[in-house]
Amino acid sequence: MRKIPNDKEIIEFLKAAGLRATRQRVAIGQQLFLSEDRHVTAEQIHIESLQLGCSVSLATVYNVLHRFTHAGLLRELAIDSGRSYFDTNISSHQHLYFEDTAKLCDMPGDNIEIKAIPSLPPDTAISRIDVIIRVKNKTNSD
Amino acid sequence: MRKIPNDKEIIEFLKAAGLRATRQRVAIGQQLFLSEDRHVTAEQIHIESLQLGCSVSLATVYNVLHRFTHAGLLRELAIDSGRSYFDTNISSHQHLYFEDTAKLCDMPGDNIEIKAIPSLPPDTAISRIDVIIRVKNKTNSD
DNA sequence: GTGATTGCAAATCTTTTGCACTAAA
DNA sequence: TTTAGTGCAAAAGATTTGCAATCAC
Repeated sequence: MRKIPNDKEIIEFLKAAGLRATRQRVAIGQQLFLSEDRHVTAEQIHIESLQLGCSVSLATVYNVLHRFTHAGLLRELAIDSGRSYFDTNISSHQHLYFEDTAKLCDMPGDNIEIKAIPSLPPDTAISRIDVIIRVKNKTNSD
Repeated sequence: MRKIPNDKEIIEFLKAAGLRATRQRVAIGQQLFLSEDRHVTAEQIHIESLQLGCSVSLATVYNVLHRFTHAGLLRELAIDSGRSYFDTNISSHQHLYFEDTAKLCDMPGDNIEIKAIPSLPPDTAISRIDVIIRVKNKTNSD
């Protein structure tokens, strides 16, 4: 397997999150955390890993993405039934989803205001609020 | 098959939407449109249909729900990757999703305000804005 | 060494598809 | 009668699972 730079950084990062720094996790961590925020699917990461020369099974990609999510390093988004997206930006923010291309991106700024929260049943609390602005081509009649 | 009341109403309703009033569509239409707003999955409607004495195949349930959606009678929601919900309330509104029970309901009132829409690429327009308030049990650490 | 992690293949679950059959208009 | 709609079974995709092999610590 090819030597990818910045191993050290990622290894420290994973350990700080309480995760064992396996070869596969380090490689996926580099794909996710060394550049700007990303919105990826498991399939994407799998293909990308193989292209980068890191052999990982798809099952392990799912495993790693879910562990990263539980460790608070990723957020899983339901945008499209039938496919999960994982977002490396875990701060509170909103999304822009291009229906024609299935591309997802962060929305610049904080343009949504919650005026009032409805009263919730006892012992329940808000886990999070998802806002997705769905965009499509004007000429596309779908 | 059992005779269900209000056939006429639903038949007119479907025809007004440009849909042929087949036995299966009438039965599913009754489940969806004769009571208060509902949030259902295909599986739910399938089981419910069989319980009501209307034999429908699951493939037809999907077919019908999608046709209803294209005809503007339903809205399809991505709440949970891996399962589609269909909402009979097609007006602009927000959702409350109980993560522990996978129950979805409309949010009373209009508590979200969009302060500013980001500038979009040319020839694209907002299709819709989904807001989902995710709620979970306080004692549940998931 | 020991327990966590991985790989693989099979299983599961939701949704879609192809095609012959049926029914609405 | 004509064409849309249905049923079934099989296919397709995404994700999960079980278990033996492997690796991090």
